[in-house]
Amino acid sequence: MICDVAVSAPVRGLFSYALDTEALGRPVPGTRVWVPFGRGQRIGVIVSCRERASNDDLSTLKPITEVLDEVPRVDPAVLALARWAASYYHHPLGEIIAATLPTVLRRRRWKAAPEEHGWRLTETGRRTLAQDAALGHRQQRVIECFEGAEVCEHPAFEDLDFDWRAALRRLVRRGWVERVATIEASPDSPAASPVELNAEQRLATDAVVNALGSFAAFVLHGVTGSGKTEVYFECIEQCLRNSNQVLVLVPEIALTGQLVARFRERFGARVQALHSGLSDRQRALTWLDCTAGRCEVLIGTRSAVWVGLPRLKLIIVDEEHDASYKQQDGFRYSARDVAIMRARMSAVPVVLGSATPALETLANVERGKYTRLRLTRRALAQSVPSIEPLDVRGHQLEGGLGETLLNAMAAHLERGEQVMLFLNRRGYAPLLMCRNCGEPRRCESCDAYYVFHKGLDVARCHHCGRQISMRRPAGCCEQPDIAPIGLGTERLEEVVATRFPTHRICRMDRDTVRHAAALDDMLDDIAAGRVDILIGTQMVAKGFDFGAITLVGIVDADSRLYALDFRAEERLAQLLIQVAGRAGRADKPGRVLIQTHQPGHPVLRRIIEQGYDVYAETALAERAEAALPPFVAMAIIRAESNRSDRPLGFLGAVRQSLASLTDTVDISYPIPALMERRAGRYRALIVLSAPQRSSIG
DNA sequence: AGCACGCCGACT
DNA sequence: GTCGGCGTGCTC
Repeated sequence: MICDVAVSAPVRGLFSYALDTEALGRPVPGTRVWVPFGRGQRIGVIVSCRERASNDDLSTLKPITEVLDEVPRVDPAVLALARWAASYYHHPLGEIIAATLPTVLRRRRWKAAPEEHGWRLTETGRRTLAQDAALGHRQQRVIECFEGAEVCEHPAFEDLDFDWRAALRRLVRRGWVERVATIEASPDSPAASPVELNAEQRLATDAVVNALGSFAAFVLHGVTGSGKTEVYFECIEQCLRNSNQVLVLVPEIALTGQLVARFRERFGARVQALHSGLSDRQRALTWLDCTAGRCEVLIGTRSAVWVGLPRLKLIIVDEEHDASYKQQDGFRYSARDVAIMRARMSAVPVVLGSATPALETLANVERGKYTRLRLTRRALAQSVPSIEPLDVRGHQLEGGLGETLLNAMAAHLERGEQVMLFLNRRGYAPLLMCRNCGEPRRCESCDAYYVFHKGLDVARCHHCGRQISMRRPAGCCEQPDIAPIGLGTERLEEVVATRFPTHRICRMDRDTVRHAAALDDMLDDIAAGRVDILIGTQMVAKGFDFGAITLVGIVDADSRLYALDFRAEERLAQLLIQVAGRAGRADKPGRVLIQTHQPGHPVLRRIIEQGYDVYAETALAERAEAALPPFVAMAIIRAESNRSDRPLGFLGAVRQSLASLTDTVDISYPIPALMERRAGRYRALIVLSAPQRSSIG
């Protein structure tokens, strides 16, 4: 036979190999194979097979070395989805397929799904211990874990602060402890009783449930606190009755913790989560549970859209407007859009949930492609928070905070309420300037300035990761006098601590939240009222339920009003509405204060005075007027080189040759990238736009 | 992406 | 005569 194989390499197209059916059988598409490729051998996935025709010249083909799976590992639906994505996003199929596999399956040999196992004391162990045998301190501690439990699994030892594996190994070798397989009991823990749905929630649920069994796209457009999750729950419940599977996509790890907890409460062990915080082993286990049909509800971040689910019945994309659904590096794709295509290909409904749907999504509602389901009532009868712009022109700012905001903070704190400050810039100061010569310190590899991190005592480039010690002389002057300029969250924390010395502050940004565990601790502290002032980057704006925060201060809204990216304004609108949604609870109305030098800016005013829906309508009209997406299709062609003149030169030639091929596609002149030099490489791009996606697709 | 090849300048 | 830096082209 001849097999077309997708190999993980950045080359387009498939590679054909000869297959010796006598020795290797007749594998089906989705089977992983070991094939010679270039110098060495690589893993590949069979995409299609055909019988060898008489005119095939086998001498030009290399043979498949080994068939690695007895059953195809790549789900047929996912394989079809990957093939669509390769063509739609112009990315090599082999790389896409490789990315859908958990890392352990990207290797030639992997230990078959490691069975869950635990440990228990042997008879000898028990007897010896009864005689009070002398044990090392560590082994003693490990043994203590068995008190009250016949079999201990992995997590039972996790609290031990030493290498418990070594101690356990020693105990096993002495014959006191033995390994036992634990068949995962997965008790269907008593499901929390469903909440009574209101009329709107009922209507939305019925619409989705009635659509089960065929493709349909719904936009669950519900204001914050309107109970979208309850609608998800009810729809999922209906699917699970027939032991089907449901895929739930969420924006990023930060969110999964809280949401998974709620799902577990309701659906018990049938729920599993998949995100980057898990170990490779744990990811592989969950992945295998899904493809084998053992997991019924999969909650995951964008990569979960590629997990095989043979009995998939429903897809939910929560916070569908969120930018983290878009993968920006390497294989650029939108997990939301892939999810919609997956739903279409699998003939299942997809629900896009958001309080602030993306403009593309709303355009699809208007075109009649998606059905909008509205939730307008806040389930817990919270009052709608007030949003006010604060004119800071000509005001003395204390570390970025104006007197009005400081006074409001003091008032809310006085009443024992929680306050949140939003500043989308981490680090201490975004600029380090020499006071002698006025020279800011620039990154040597990027068109960017070093950001000062006071706690780490380094200056760091946020674009390439390069960092320099603060003790190194600046090189600009004989005696450089380096001063931090501008405001980041780290400095804001310092300023707030000086102004409110007795209050407890929590800073939440990528520098303080390195692991999911750190975030969970912070969320616990906030929920339990152990934090008075929360300071954060956009991380805090993403759907957490913070509970008691009644005042939200947006330290600086201006940078986003003047960004060059045509989607910046939309993101500002979504951010403001999302942040406002965090403020207030049933008994205490929330307040959102936005510091700006442009209090009269029409976008800001529209969002504040008329809300997101009106904003979106106007913004869509403006997009249509300006011939921007979603009214045209756009593509970019990017080029990069370590020589400054080459990207622009190359793209100029590309433009020339493309222009002669088409008159329906508008092709821009080559423009330098927003940050032309990054990590030592020069970058440029041309933008193609056309009325129809098909003309540039 | 990795890897080999080939060209060129610099060195023992 | 040989080493290594990097630009180019190929992978069934």
